Amino acid sequence: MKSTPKAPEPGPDLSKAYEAKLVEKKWYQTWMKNGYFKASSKSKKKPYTIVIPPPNITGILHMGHALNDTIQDILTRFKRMQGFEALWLPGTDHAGIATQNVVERSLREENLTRHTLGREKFLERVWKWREKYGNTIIRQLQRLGASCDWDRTRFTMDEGLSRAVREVFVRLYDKGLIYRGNYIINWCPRCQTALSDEEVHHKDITGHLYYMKYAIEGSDEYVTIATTRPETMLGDTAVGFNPKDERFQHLKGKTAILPLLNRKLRIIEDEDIDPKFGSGALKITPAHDPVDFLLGKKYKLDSINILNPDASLNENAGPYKGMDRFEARKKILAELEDRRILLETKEHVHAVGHCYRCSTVIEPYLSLQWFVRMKPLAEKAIQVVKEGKTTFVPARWNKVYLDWMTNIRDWCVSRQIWWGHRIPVWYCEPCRAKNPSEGLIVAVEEPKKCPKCGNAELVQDPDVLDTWFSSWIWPFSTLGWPEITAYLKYFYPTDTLVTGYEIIFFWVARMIMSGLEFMGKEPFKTVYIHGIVRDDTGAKMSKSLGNAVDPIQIIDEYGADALRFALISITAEGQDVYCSKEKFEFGRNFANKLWNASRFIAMNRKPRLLKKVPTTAQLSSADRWILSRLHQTIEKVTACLEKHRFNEAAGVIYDFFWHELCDWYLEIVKGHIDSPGVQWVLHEAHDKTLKLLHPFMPFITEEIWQSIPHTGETIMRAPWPKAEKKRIDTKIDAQMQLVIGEIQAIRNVRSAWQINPKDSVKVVVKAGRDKELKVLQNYSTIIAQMAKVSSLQMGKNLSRPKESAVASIGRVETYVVLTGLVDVKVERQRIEIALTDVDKMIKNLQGRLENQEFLKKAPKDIVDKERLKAEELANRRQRLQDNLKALTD
RNA sequence: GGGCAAUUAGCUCAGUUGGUUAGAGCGCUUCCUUGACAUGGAAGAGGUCACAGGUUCGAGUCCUGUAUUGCCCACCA
Repeated sequence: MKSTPKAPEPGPDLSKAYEAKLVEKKWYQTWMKNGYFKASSKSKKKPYTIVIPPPNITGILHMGHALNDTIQDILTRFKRMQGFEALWLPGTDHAGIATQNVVERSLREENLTRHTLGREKFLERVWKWREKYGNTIIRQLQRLGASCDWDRTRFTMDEGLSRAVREVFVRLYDKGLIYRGNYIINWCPRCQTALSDEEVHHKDITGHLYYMKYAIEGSDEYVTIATTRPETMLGDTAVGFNPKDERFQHLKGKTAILPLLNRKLRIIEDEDIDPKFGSGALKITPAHDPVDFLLGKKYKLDSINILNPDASLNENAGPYKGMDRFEARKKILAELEDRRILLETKEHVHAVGHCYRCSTVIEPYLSLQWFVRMKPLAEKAIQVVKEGKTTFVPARWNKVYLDWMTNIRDWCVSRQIWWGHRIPVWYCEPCRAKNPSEGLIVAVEEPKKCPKCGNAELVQDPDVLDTWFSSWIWPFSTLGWPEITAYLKYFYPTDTLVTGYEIIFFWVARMIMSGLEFMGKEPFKTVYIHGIVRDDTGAKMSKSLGNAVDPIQIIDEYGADALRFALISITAEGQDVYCSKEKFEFGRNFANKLWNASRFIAMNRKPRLLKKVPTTAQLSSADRWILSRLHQTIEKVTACLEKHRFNEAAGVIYDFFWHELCDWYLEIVKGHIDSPGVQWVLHEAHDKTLKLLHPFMPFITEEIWQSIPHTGETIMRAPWPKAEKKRIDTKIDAQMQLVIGEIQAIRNVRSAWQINPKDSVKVVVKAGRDKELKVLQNYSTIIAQMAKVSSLQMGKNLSRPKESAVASIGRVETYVVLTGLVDVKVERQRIEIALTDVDKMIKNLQGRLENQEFLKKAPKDIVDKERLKAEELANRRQRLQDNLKALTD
């Protein structure tokens, strides 16, 4: 802190330090107030649409959301600036099981359960909960800077979407694509509902394989079977073996006796039974195992359900009735052991299904459920991806999608919970009593009476639909479907879907199917799949693990822009992100740099000089160089964004702004910053960089942009910069590269000899060729200024001054005069190191140039380049040796 | 059992059509508080690109295999 500033702070618009909180609040309110986020279907522009992956109403913003939504915001803001009518449609998901669990947990604190409350009262509580907490994540998204059209916010249980859900159910039912039936499904005993296959998370568990003997009726023989879940034996109705298995031929047609319960079991033969597994013989439990279920159907076996919905054993379990499944397992094993029926116990690793919501071990469970027939829906969905109408980025996910789609199985959509879309099916009991296949009414609106018999006492199916049954129609239900609104017509199909790979099957694949089925068109063109955000040890971030870096905390401390920029920068295409708090310092530092450079530019701005575009002649080489770099940057950033290479785009801007504009251009022009050329160029580069950066860092760029001369109300709607080919000058780029190299060479010597940065040095430059000499002469002022040189002599044939150190780059030799400082030993060492380097390179290069094959087969420009290099290196080597010799003399 | 990713500097990671002396950020060393910025500036050290083969004039990049790690899918009880 300076105690007595000589002059009042210029550039009054930008405060000394960037205050993220105030700025973010101010601009977000302004943007909202002015309706900048809104998209209209009446626009003449081309539409660009993204629908948000609706976060659960139970959710709070975590880093995964922050990444997901930052990407969407970047795309939306980019396209908006490019002149599209950009719609980012927000909303939330009612999250059936998750929300019900949360509310039930809060009921428990009041010693209530949903059952004591009753369905209606319970649902009231859930709605109340959602009013209170359901919008938390929306507010958090706003703090992130999300430019969603909030007036269009939808909720999967709002009226329109609920109507769309029923419509979809009815249409699929009428087409024969929805059916009800008794099948083995995945049952969560804790949530007490069926789950789809996708909702079961398989974990490898080291369990046991128990070998036990079942007696054969009318003999003293027995058959050995192996199982991992011995308690299911209580539901056994058969024993099976492979017909080719020699070991069991004598059992053909016989009957086995189930231990403990003494039930008679048929012995069947089936090709699908693997003789190599366990003992080769299989116990068959049709009600509690998917394979056994199929065998049961095939051989018309009885199914005996031994479990209650909470996975305790029911009356069919005889003496074990009322016991928990795992307790029963222990008890049964003990008894089997006592009776010497248990022969052997082996360790066995197998995949055990767990509930994706509560991690409880799933039970395969026979029950009456509703299913969607998926094969017919999958056909077209396979086609559009094969034809490239919808593409995954990165492309490897195309294959994952197609594999799953090709092996798709029917989707169990009924859930035995209360929070969700009630299945639009009503039953007429009198009709059903007459004929069980009748008396079922499937309708969008609740029917008043049975159309068959006129009975008005209809009973609605108690189940609700899978949460994903409302999200799979999200891309069009949110746009007004089943009404064919102008809005729907204009914005559908959407353009980009941004999501993580964990919900490709749950959500993305199903949306493609439903979009094709109900809209006749794929719902999006590109599916951008990003990685999962993990903590720095690689574990998935979660609140329960306590390893989560809270994005809101980062926003509070470093600002939303810092969070966004850092997050995007460390996320390579489709790779998982390892995240720690320190990584966000990167974003904060960049925001700080941007802010301070902007202050510096503001302090030195002469607004009257900005009006006229200078002619090329009015621009210095440095001016033309930074313009050239600017336009290359514009070109690259635009291309990267089109290709979804967000981290690369961020990196390109970062490098340009920090390392070219600030480190070089600003330092070069500091002495003559009032010149018209510099003023214009500086403003141009600053303005365009802010625009390029806006999708990444919306707040700080708006704040700065508003303080500089500009036209238009907001940077949000300023036109995206266009790369002008005529400004790109690769000759100038090469010249500057040489100059920068020369400056760095001098600085290197200065640093090696510990010359005080305040002191000037004398330098003699020997450039052997006109080409380099001319360039260096043209830029001599810059070189002198940047390397702090008081006297700079340049020529073709200058000799080394006494007491000087040498630096070589290319064909240029630079002598820095070090009167009284030169230590011959040290300088010799420096040269020797340089010599070793050069020798290594020469050796490497010679190998190539002596290779006839290389000379024959490599492209000419490559060979020429290598020759030139070799020549240069040889030259340098010679000069280094000369210098070394001079030192020794 | 099938598939996919990853393996590059002390750490975290970039490196898309094979072709300069393989890059960045953090950390480290030395110097610098000069009126934009110490959340900064200058200079520097640090890598046989997991391993073994192969294709090629040329491989971090392509192919095959191996190892290690992680993830996804799969009804072997």
